[in-house]
Amino acid sequence: MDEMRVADHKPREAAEIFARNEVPDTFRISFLANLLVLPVYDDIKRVHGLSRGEYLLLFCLSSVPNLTAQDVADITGRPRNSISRAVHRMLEEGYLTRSPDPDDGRQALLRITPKGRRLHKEIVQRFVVRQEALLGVLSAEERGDLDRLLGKLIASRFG
Amino acid sequence: MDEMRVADHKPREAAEIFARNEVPDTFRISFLANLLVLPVYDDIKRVHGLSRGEYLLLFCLSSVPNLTAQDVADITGRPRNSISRAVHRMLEEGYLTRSPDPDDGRQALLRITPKGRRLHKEIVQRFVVRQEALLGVLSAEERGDLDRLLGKLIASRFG
DNA sequence: GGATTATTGTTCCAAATGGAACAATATGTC
DNA sequence: GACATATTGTTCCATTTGGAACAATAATCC
Repeated sequence: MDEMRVADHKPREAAEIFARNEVPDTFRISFLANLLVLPVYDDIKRVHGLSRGEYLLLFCLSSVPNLTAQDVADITGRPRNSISRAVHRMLEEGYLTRSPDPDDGRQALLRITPKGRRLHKEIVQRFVVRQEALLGVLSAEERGDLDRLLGKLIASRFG
Repeated sequence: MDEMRVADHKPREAAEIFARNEVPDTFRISFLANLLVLPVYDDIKRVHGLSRGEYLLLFCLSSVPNLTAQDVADITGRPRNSISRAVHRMLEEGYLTRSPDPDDGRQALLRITPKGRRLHKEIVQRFVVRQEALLGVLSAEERGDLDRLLGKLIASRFG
């Protein structure tokens, strides 16, 4: 049910699938998610040479300082070894730093660098534009509803 | 922004990321999508040996008869060669059939077999259970709102 | 406090993935 | 109708991916 992108052109009769399946909410949420992010990831790869996982790492660190690799794995759902690779790559590029956690010798704290933050600021704009292009069809009230619904759904996992 | 799963345990302080980012709607939708589908895909892989792409193909064909490989690529957003591989694998397993399109010699029409449909019915139940577990926290009215919002968002791409 | 179990981050390696080029067929142009 | 262009599905191949095993450290148990 994941990975439902869609070309920016419309699949013809195939659009029936939105109505005719057993889990229309799951399907549409998944489809919408792909609509929101996949084209942007393609751009990021093409323009900045960052893979999805690499940018996701930057994104996490730009929002929350001092995450461990495991935190990022939890947030992004990617396996730890993928995060490990991304961390090394981004360290080499100077987008983040790593320092041993004084309280736990197993883990290391990751932080975004000014260079990393500059790159993030440039990139995240693409997501903003994409988000508004897609969600812009909603009225202000509907936008509020969406926010409330998402808040409740997420909170139910983390309340 | 994609690929935000989350372990079924909660990332601690890292939950701040939901509020502190530039595209909270995109982030939460993407996160929610992963929450809905990723654990189920893991199960499907483990129990039935089907990859995400393979099951997605089955799912598409279970909802809409007579799709071409290109249709499935459009719906799922995966590259055509991935679909091609999945089609061959699923043909071998007897989950679908393929017949040349009489009107267009380039393409072939794919159809699910009874065996494929039986497998789908068994698998899709996992998505239903997962969806209700997550969306069940919404009231009936909120559930209606969600349905309406998703409908509007999707329709804006396919109206 | 020593032994057992759990957690973090890494390496290894087999498998999945996706871009690019391709042959075959369709469509459009003149 | 010939020629150029587009589309479908496939193969090739380099890259990415993620599971499993591992060493190092921490937490738990007695």
